[in-house]
Amino acid sequence: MSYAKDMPDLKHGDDAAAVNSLRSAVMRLSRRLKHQRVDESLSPTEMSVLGTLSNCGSATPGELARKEHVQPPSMTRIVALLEAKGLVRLEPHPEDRRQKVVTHTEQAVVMLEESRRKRNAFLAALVDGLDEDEWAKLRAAAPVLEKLAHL
Amino acid sequence: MSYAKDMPDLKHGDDAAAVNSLRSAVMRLSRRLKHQRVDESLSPTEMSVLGTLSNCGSATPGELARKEHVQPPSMTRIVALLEAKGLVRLEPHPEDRRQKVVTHTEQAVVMLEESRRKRNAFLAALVDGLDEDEWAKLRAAAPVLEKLAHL
DNA sequence: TATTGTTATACTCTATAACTATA
DNA sequence: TATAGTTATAGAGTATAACAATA
Repeated sequence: MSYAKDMPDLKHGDDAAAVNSLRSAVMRLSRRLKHQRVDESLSPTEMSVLGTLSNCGSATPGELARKEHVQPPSMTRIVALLEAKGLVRLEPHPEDRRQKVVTHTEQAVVMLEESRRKRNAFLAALVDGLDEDEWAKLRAAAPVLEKLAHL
Repeated sequence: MSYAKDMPDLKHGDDAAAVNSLRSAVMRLSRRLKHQRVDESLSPTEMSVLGTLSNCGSATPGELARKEHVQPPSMTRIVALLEAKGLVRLEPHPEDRRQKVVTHTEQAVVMLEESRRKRNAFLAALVDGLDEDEWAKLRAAAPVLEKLAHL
């Protein structure tokens, strides 16, 4: 069955079933992952912010809010919590005194490294229930999902 | 860089980087999808429950809680909300008087059908930013992600 | 005694609106 | 006047603990 008639003129408009399947799976999987806290005291978004800082080096609260798709006041709270835990450091912006610069601490690096094993253990165990072909498909799709999340 | 040394003896143990990428992407994407409510009055889990019922036909609250990876009291609340909106019907279990049977109504079918276009519009627009090859990879991975969410 | 579902309650995360400080 | 960030407040969603009814 095709939903092509319902779709605007999109390249992949006739793949509505796949789109539905994708949405449902991502939502359910995320609910399970949410419970697999590396560190019980860190929320998924806090972890994600640390991951982002680990990649980017540093960022302003506003940049982080946009990257994580969260409102500025929420990011204020998240950054404050991370700072209280000694995982990020806040410094004045060199050019604009309204802004601040958030950087992750060495403690965050250690924590991220240390917790990677635990985090991977859960996901790897889940992924281990797949056969070689399924895992290959997932591995190929991972970067595309990342792109989609950023689009 | 390889994390193989950190992994237990799993089939796909040496793909920790892909696992990390997958986790991060799923979490971020889910946060965006959460905001794309089909019907403003329905939460993602409520939508997911209706989807499940649309597939399975009917289920007990306990079964739904397990399927949606939610605690029983949460499912009680969700089912009550759906019932108040006329989207599910609760009937006594034919064999076990402790249990109940939840079924989605005709109104839910209409709603699901009607809202598919809106839901797909957002996702399809997002997916439309991908090229043919990327979308093919995602399409191939969708069923695997579903399996993973259920594992 | 174990299980299904519910009630009562509290917590976490996020949002909106209003405010301050700087540009 | 516009922008970055914060404070105060409210709301949504979920969890845990204690309870009721049935097996």
